[in-house]
Order: sequence, then C-alpha cells, then structure tokens
Amino acid sequence: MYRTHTCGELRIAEKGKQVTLSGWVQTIRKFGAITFVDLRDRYGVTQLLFGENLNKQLDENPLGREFVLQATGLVSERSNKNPNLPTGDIEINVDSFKILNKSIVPPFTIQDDTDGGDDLRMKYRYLDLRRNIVKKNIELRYAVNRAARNYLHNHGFIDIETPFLIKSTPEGARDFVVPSRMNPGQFYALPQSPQTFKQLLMISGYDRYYQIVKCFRDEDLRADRQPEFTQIDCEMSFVEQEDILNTFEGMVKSIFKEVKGIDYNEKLSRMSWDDAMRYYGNDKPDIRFGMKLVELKSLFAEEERNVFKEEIEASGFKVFNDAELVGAIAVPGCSEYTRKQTDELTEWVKRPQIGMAGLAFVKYNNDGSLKSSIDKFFDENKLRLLVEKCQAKPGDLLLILAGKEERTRKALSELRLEMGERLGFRKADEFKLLWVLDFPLFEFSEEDNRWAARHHPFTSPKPDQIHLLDDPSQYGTIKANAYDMVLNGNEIGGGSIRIFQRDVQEKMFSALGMSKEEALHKFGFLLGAFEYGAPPHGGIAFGFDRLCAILGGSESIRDFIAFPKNNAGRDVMLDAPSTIDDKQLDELQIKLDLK
RNA sequence: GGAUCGGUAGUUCAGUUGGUUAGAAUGCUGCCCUGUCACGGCAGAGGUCGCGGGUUCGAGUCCCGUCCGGUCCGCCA
Repeated sequence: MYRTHTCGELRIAEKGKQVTLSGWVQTIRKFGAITFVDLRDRYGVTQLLFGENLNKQLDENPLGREFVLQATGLVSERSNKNPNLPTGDIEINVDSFKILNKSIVPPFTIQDDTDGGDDLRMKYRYLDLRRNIVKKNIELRYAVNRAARNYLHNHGFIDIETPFLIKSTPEGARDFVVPSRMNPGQFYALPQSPQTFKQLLMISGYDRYYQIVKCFRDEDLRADRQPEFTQIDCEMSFVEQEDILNTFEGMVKSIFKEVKGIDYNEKLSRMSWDDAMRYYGNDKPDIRFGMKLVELKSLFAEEERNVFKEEIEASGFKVFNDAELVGAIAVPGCSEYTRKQTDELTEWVKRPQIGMAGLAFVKYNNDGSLKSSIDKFFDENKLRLLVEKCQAKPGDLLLILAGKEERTRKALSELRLEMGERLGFRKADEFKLLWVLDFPLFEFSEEDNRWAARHHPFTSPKPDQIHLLDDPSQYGTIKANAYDMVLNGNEIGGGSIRIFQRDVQEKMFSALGMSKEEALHKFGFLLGAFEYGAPPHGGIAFGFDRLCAILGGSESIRDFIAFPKNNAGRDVMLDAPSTIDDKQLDELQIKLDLK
C-alpha cells in the first residue's frame, strides 16, 4: 500500500496513529542530526521528521526536490506548530521511507511565487500544474463545470455529444480543417460551435440540450482567446427570449453560489445594445463603475465650429472641426493632474492601437474654477456648458476626444476602461452581470462589401421586423432577438432566438449574399429539417474558459486550461503543430507546395 | 498582415555615455548546525550576453537582419 492518508488530511486528532504517506518532496531542511521534509500531494503538505536513526540511510539515499517519496511513521504533535499550514499541528515521525522515484532538478521552483517565466512554465507545464496556484485554477474550473452541470441537469437539460468532424462553412471564423484519407481531396472542418447540431436536436424533440464542449476557431490568439476553447452550449425549444434570460441568469447565479459562495440576488441589469454603445462605446460594458460617455457634438453648433475653424486648424487641434463625434468622460478626482500626466494621457490616446489625433481636457477644480487645454477656443461659459452636460463634479477631469465616429467611440471606451483601471474601479473581487439586448441583426462588412450576420445567420430578427428582410435598404435597422451576458466588461455568453421557418432562413441567407444553390449546398440539411416540424427555439453559449478566468480573478484564460497554446497557437510542450511524414501525406494524397 | 515590449548564470533580473576580469538574488554542489517551515552560517561551481552581419581601436550596450516569447490592433458569425 502506497499510502494510508493524503498529505492534506492529518490533524492532531490522528496523533499516535501509524500512517504511510506518498508524495513529492517540496523542501528539505537539514539540521545536523535531524531533517525536515515537506511532502506534497494534490491535497496539501505534511511535514516529515527524519530523526538521527535515519541519518545513515539518508546519506546513502539522498533526497532531492520533487523526488517521489513514501514514508511511514507516527503522527506526532509538533513542538513548534505552524499556523499557516492546515496540517501544521502535526508531523510524521518517520521510521521508514522509500524513494519511489528520483527527479532531476526542476527548471523552476514549484512554489506559488515561482521563479519561472511563462515560456518555461508552458514548456514544463506538467511541473507548472504541480504548483498550488495553478492547481487551484484547475480545481475552480472543475467546480464551475460541476455547478453548470448540476443546474442544467436539475432543469431538465440533457448532455448530447455532437461530432467534431463536420463540414466547413466559411461563414464567420476561419475553420480548422482535417483531411479525409478515405475521401481524397476532401476535408472535414472542426466545429466553431455545435450550432446547427443543437438546432437539429431541437427539431428532433430534445427540447433542452446542453454540452460542455470544445470549439475550434483558426484565428489569432489573445490572452483571453485560444484556438480550441470550451463552451457551455445550450438550446431550448418552445421558449421566448425572456425564458432563456431567466433560465441562464439562474445558471450563472447558481455558479456564483456554488463556486464563489456569492449570493447574486438582484436581477441582472439589462441594457439595449444602442444604449451600451451610446453610454459605454462598447457592446460589453463594464458597469462596475460610471464615467459614462457623454456626446458633446450638439454643443458645437455648426456656426460656432466655423468661427473657430481657422484657429483650431492652426493649433493642430482640427479634429473638433469636422469630427463626426465629439465625446467626453468625466474622470472623478483627477482635476489635479499635472501637465506631465495629461501629456502622458495624450500620448496614450495617440498610440496606434487607439489612434486618436489628440486629447482635450477640462479640469473642473475643487474651487469651482475651470482650466482647460482649449481655453483659447472656448470662453468660460462654453466650458461651463461642457461641464454641465457631463454632469461633472468639482474635482473631475473631463477628457474629450473627437474624430471619426467609430474610432472615437472605441477610443472613448478604451480610455474609460483605462482610467477605471488606473483609479482602481475594476476590482477583481467585484462581480457585475449585465444582459445586453436587441443587437443589430446585420453589420456591413466593408471587406466583403455585403451585409454580414452580427451574431450568426440563424439568428431571428425581431418578429415585427421579419418583413424588413425583403428590403435591403432596411438591413441596418433590423434588430435581432439576440442577447449577450456580460460580466465585468467581458462577454461571457451570447445567444439568440433562432429562425425556425425555412422561408425566413432562406431570406436570411439571401440577405447575406448567398445564392439559393449555395445555401442549399452549405445548409440544405438544416433547411430540409425546418420543413419537418421545427419548433420555435433559441439558445445560448457561454465561454467556459473565460468565465473561469474571471471567477478566478484573472485576465488570462491560459492558467485555467491544463495544456494551453501560446500566442502563436503553438503547444510549446509538445512542439505542435509539426510537419508530418511523407508516408502520412501520401496516404492523404496531399502534396505540399509551401510558398 | 501590423504595432509594441522583452531575450544576459538552471531561474528571475541589474548592467550608467560603447571601455579592465559581465554582477545580484534565488536555485544547485560541498561542509557546519537537534525544532525548522522563505531555516541559518561558510565555501564553491555555474555565462556562445538568442542567432547572423555591420559600425568601431574596442559592442551585452549602437545599426541592419533574423529567430523566440509577452501584450495589443486587424481578425475572432
């Protein structure tokens, strides 16, 4: 028997028991005649005491860090207790031990505050996973998984697996493809989501489906984006949007309760997509703090802008002149910013990623006076108007951006988040959930010069707007029965009520610039299925990795995935992807012609 | 496709204006130590300064290229 107990469970109550533990050597502390060893396993750390009688044996079989050790001895009360350790009242007075396996010196220390860099940790991920801090994340992930499953099971959902080798439909993200040996020249695609399968399951009558499932997208990575990631994928029949919102509000609250012990009692806030864009410049607002965007253009009436035109252009601040959007945020308590600080913010918005031409500011000083970077263009009355419009308070710093609508909105949003971050308004232990509703059905793709589905092509328009699908000039105004759940400024879930009638779906495909033949070729199976009694249905999918990361207080999902890819999509441990043998290529009848 | 930061001891990093033998901490090895738990003390080993080229009397330091890693933009229905 390798062990009678784990390294995390022994307490003073077990004093006097003869036990055997197995685990990894965390640290060795040698004191001449006696030696302390901290033995670690998944469950914790227990101190082993090697007395004088074992010195000879230790000399012959020296221990090292990360050796796998089995030790038998008596549970003893420590003379010096360690209150920082759950097992800190006891130690094992070892009378025999056995080295089960040796270890070479690990490339980084297996500790919470490891000295290892990311690169190295990923290369030796199996060692990194031994670290308590990473183990906690992996355990948290399982807790979220379990909480979701429990909730969904208790609400009548069943888990049905859907295939991974499916058909490529180049709509949306780029597909990962897999060559078919038995069908030379043909390829499977890995699913970006089980979307069409879960809709087919609704048609089959499995009216509550879920799956915690891998999805694949061949797009560039980010700290919160991996090429293979996991979704909590759900679909329901005979439901309206309200049913789905309530059901999954419940699921997320249940996850909060079970995983974090948080009672999220209030009903989730709801915001229209229009309002999200207007007040936050963003379809996933972080509502842990205010600093809403204020549109100021109305204050710069045409004639007044013209009055200042020349001066403004001469000053280099011409953006006010022909700006599509002039917007501001009132940053609380920053009116005392120095020139250096405002200059730094100006540089910040000028970075290519933000791409603004400049930044104007108004300091609303605590004594009520105003000081701005645009004093020479605007008299005090005008500045007062700005301040009032922003509902600023003394002590606030107004930051004003102007330019092209989309870019400026985005920049204001980024600036708001940045200032929120700098001022400590984005606390990792505060959680604010939000539904964003009424997304536009389409967005125009400049690249393809056509309308594209904002969510996906199976999303239903608002029922009273379905007729607008017949009028391309109205595409921009159609709203969808689509919804996102947002947690602290992150989209954690999104879904929609689906189209379930063949003619509507055909119109949708046509609106997306797909010919009838093309639609049949790509989605004939779905169109056909719609003709056999498809029920009204809708669903949602949650980004499982991202949800775990946020609950774990991290921006990066990599620490919540046991074996993640790096930012070039490589697994640095396996060194994958890699080339394959000529034999494999031959079998697939594939010839490489690399450019 | 683009921007940006980084690459120096096993590891994390410092290295001034280009100037003698490239440092610190930690880890590692050895010795000492009977109550540590970030043990302590003494001694020691450990370097292709990512790689290639260039400028220079002289390059870790400057320039060009390249590779690797982090972050971001584009992209991600």
